[in-house]
Amino acid sequence: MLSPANSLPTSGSILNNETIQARANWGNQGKLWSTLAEIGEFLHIPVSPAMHAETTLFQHVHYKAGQRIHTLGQEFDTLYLVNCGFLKTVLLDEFGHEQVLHFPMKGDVLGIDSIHVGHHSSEAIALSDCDVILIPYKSMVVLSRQHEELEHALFSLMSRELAREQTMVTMLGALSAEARVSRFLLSLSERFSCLGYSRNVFNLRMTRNEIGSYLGLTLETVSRTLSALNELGLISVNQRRICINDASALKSLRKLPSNKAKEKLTECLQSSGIANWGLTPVLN
Amino acid sequence: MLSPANSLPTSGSILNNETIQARANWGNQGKLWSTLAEIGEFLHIPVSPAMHAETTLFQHVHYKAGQRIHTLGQEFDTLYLVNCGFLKTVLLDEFGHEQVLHFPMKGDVLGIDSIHVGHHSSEAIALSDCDVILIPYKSMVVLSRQHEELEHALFSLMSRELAREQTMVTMLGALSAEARVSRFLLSLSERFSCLGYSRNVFNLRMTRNEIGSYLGLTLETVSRTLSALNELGLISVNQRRICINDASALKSLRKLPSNKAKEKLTECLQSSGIANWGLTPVLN
DNA sequence: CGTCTAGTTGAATCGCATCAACAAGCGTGG
DNA sequence: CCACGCTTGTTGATGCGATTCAACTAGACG
Repeated sequence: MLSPANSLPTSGSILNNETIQARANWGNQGKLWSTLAEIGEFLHIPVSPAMHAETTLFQHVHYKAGQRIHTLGQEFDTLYLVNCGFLKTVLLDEFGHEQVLHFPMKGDVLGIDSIHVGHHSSEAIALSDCDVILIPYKSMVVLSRQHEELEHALFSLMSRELAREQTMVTMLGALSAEARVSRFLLSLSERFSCLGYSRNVFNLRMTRNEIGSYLGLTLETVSRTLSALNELGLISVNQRRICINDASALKSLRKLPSNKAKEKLTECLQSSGIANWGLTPVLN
Repeated sequence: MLSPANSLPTSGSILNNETIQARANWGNQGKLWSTLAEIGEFLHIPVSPAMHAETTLFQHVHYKAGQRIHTLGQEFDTLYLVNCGFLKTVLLDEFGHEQVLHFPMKGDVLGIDSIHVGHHSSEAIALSDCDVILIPYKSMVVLSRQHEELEHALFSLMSRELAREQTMVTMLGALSAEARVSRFLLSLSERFSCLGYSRNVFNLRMTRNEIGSYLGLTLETVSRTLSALNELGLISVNQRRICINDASALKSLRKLPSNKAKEKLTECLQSSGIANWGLTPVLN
């Protein structure tokens, strides 16, 4: 039943009333189909009685780490709602060089950026084993006209994505490497927290190279920056295991002190305990 | 009737059938109201007979250069469709420092990024005198449920904006100053061309500082880069007047040659005429 | 056990920011 | 009318921050 690789089932991803007995396959583990009401809950939108009454079913698909959910140039006809697992979306430039756009996880929707061109302009790749719900765009449009909350949720979702990209633009345009890495860790922390995981201790699911691509840095700079934050005591790093020790310091961090300033200040700070390196607000 | 400053008319921006005689005010100059069908044409969407029959009217508002269309924190309830003129949208960081997000012009829609939070997270400022059509979000939602093409056009519009931000992210994350400025000029050229202006000769409507903010560079770097492109003959710059001489060279430009490479190559190239500086594909 | 990938760290280089001086345009007001 | 302030743009000198290149370690895997 499950289509493990790129060969997605192009038809049959929606069931009508006649085939609703497929629900017999359900189980909390390895669930194969979801209702509209369940999708509404995943997206944190108020679910109306009308939506509960909706019998359309949406197929789940499993992907193993490394597999592609969609590829560059592939025809766009379905949105993908991440049920569990971790992924990356990448843009490929003219030489095939990957640029990471985002690290989607549970509750995120893939494919929105491809509606207007009819084919995928990016690729989505599973970083861990994933469970993804297929939502055919056409039926989404039909349902959104029937259920007002759903339509607003879609607009809201797209608006949120747009705002997220805007904050990325400002990060890349204006912040230092230290600030980018700090905000990246805080953003991950916040998202894990929303999903019920620990806010302070978590595992990175991506390589330094992928983080660097996402943040507009090289893998070496990411590695060095993590080491520096570690030495300052703001975080603890051990390979992919991260522990956030001082979130508010990470939030307000603009720039790490220059080596010159460090040397000047080292002796002064040796007695005063915790240094306030990196906490001085630096305009621009 | 016109509300020239920030004090937008909070009610009455839509007319119903009873006040339709306001259409008597029309004229190509200083037009005050537009129909849904006209808005559909502005957005380049197929206009159905049903949309032509729609009698709802949308108000135009004029802004003078320097005025704000919406400000940070202002309640979001209407989308703004640019009818004519040039603007910038900016994000303000915690210290009030401006970061330019976009330079909207005719056909662009403002406010999409604010749907999900209910208030504006950015500001829009007129760079020239502008004519803007107010589209109350609520009535847009209602109409989009009645007119299928309109709903798809909205999804498509938001999807396109998202894709545009993504290309900005990759520019800021991976490209050199020269490549950023080149692509910026090409993008302007393309947009002007779509609006019926010259593709090769145009006036910049923004300062070097605003360009720099948009591209994640300083104004000095922008100025220097324009001068360099000018010296190479790819463009001609005179203050804000730009002439694009070699669009394809601009497209393929990755990096300008380093000073070192320049010195090495200068003598070799003096006889061979046009240099191919900057045209060698440089990965990463 | 060797191979491959991921990660860390150092040294040298380069690209862009920063600081500064200066020119040009432009409206204001004596 | 020119003097004046103010904004915008250009160009040079210098320094910092991130990249680049390189060496090395640690796991993963067959």
